Amino acid sequence: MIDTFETQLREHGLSVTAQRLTLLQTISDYPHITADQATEIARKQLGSISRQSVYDTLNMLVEKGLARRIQPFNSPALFEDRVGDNHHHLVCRNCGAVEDVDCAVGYRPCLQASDDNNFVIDEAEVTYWGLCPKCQSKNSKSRKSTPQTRKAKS
Amino acid sequence: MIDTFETQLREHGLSVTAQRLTLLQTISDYPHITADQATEIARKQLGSISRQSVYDTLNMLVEKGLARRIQPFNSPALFEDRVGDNHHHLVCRNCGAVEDVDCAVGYRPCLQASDDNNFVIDEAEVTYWGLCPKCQSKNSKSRKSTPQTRKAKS
DNA sequence: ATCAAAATTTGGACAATGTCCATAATTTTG
DNA sequence: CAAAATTATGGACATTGTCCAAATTTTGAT
Repeated sequence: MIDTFETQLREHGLSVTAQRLTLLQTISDYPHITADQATEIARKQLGSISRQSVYDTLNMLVEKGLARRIQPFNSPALFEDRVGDNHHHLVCRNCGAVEDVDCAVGYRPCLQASDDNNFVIDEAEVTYWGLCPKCQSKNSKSRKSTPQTRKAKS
Repeated sequence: MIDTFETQLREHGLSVTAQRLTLLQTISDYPHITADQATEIARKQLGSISRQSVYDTLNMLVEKGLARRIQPFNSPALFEDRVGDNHHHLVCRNCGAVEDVDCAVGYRPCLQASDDNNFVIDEAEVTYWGLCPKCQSKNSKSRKSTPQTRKAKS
């Protein structure tokens, strides 16, 4: 697996470093991970890695199309491995849980805008908002968790 | 017009204050406005208003369904007046420009998730990503403006 | 109108997320 | 292996947003 990551980096003209390999592994192991969480996990592998390297690497992976970034409201950016299939996301308004949803169309942009305003559109990002099963049951209590609340628990 | 805003507030059991009326007017006048920009504009009307009041008010308006919040990557949250028609947005990857796009369906959620993972879905938010007409032409230069760059210009 | 209670606003501190920059370290190239 | 290029590091800093307690304003009932 690590070998595949190395190949991916080289194919994009990037130097191969332990930091990058580890982060590729990390977002592959933990879809929808934050930069902070990725830093924690990468540090267990590497001993240490700077916060800046994590941001640099994740941003670069997104730029190169090796990772995807989603940014739900009230949440730091989440990174995922799964790329190129234009899948979508289900986000819980209460607890922030994120699930993947396959795109019925499967290629980008999967939707036609009713009027493109002369934009050149390359992607239609769909976010379904609602309540996850867990938050449906404890509906009446602990609603509206703040970002802090959510973060504290993690 | 101000009168309508007053009515809207009262209907939702909210006190009527100059700050709230001004902010309702502001997001009506300037769709896709940031909290900071709204603060600037509101201050011209009111003389002064605290940053906290702006955030409180905008958050409250969103919560009550009197405003909508969108949050494109690399941009602070944007607020808009237009509510309840489940329209969508076109976002320029280069300069961050945002345009409204009507939803062909018109009511929420306008899309069916391919698998709802047992979520109760109430909205499908669609963001079309691409390049606006202006950024298509000056394609080769000034790509990838950072948030800073964008902010500086505004 | 007036007053007490409730709701709102204020300002200052603080938190979270992310970027800038110059230097050090590592990786690649020849 | 050494030079050149790329990457990583850490510390400062910017931006966006929230917490909190005190002051002010609005509301509802006389």
